[in-house]
Amino acid sequence: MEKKIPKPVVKRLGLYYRCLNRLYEEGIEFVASKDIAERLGIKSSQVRKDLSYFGEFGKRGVGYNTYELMNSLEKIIGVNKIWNVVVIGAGNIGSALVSYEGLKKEKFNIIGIFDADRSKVGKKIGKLQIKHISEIEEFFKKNIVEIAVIAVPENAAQLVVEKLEELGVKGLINFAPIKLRTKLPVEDVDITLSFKALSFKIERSLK
Amino acid sequence: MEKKIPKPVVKRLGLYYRCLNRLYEEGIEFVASKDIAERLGIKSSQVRKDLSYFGEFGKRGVGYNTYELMNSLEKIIGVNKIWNVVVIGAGNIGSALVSYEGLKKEKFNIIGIFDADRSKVGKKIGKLQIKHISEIEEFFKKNIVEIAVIAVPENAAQLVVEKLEELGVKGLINFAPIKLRTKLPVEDVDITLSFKALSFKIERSLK
DNA sequence: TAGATTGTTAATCGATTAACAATC
DNA sequence: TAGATTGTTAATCGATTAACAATC
Repeated sequence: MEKKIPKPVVKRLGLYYRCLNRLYEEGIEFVASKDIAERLGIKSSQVRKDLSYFGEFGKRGVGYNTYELMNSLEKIIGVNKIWNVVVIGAGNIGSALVSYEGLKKEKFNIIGIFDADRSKVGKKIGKLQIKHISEIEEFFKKNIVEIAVIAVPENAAQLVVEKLEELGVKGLINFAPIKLRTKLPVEDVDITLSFKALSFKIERSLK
Repeated sequence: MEKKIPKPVVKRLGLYYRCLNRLYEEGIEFVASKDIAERLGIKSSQVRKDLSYFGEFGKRGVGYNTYELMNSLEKIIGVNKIWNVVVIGAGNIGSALVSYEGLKKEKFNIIGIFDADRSKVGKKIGKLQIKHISEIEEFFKKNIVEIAVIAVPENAAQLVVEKLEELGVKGLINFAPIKLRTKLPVEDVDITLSFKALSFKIERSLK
């Protein structure tokens, strides 16, 4: 239990969770590591090994109870509760995130969006009104915010991060194309990198 | 040159390219692997090893010519030319992509967006008008399309993929939360997975 | 019981890193 | 020349996989 979890395992946890959700929706009561592996295009021993970092969830000869494993994964990942999220930057990416239903469905609840551009302030995106970045301290006094999304231009990102650290945010999703200097956990997202990787693969016809 | 490129290297190529662009903008003429590594938070020997898969780009005792390495990377990745892209699905994600400037800047040029919902057809996103999915064959006859973005609901994704394969697309960016069955190169993008990985890290305070 | 599938070990495979001769 | 930094090898580290005893 106190073992270090390999990075690739962390990435796969979300995939397992998603898969278990599907299986549950499909009304499948028990599932073997082999079935999960097949759906995900990986090896069954990898599924079992990955899960073994967190406990014993299966029954030999039977497999895993879909509902129970789904719930266990939910707790392991931490999506058994609602996370409060703010978005910094109301540009294309920030705005799109706010109206993205997928996030709320997964219990990531965007409760505020901020921008430095006063001409954007007051405008509504769905039910949320864009606030000026100077209002952020006030906002953090009134709300518990665990996660912040950095969706500001590259040159503003580091400053924003330092502010958010001060305010007590617990983790960051970073859309700015730079490496953030911070002690907080960060997940970097860069869609152009995916396009570039695809470009490379097409060129080499490597899959 | 005919060696197999490790997957992690493919992911880092885009980071190197981005870094070289910055260095070039900053007017830095020569750069050492140590400098690149520092900016990216990796080891200098990794930078050199990664580059060595594609040739010899540096001068011992001196480093790399920023401009030349940038250009070499451009060719290696395949972003030395414009890629034509269509987006399938004009929902939240598809629409956001079309108005996203970052893609065009990186030479990924979205030339069409399609949806199955007739009530959306004809609406404009930026300069692009949403077309009905039934018009896609016609569109492919008139245009060269290399990349397609799958931004349709999960249950429609596989069918769309088969259609696109038929039409001769060369690669896919997949936003649908399923594993696509295809022989084409695919890059999967799932933002909720990034949020889940962050959730896990916060819970374990593991970075 | 016989068949199935787990959890875990050990072997294999692959990626990262340190180290250094080559050389600018 | 002396100092710096490459490209590459070999050692290390980490992740995946096969295999199998345990057991439902």
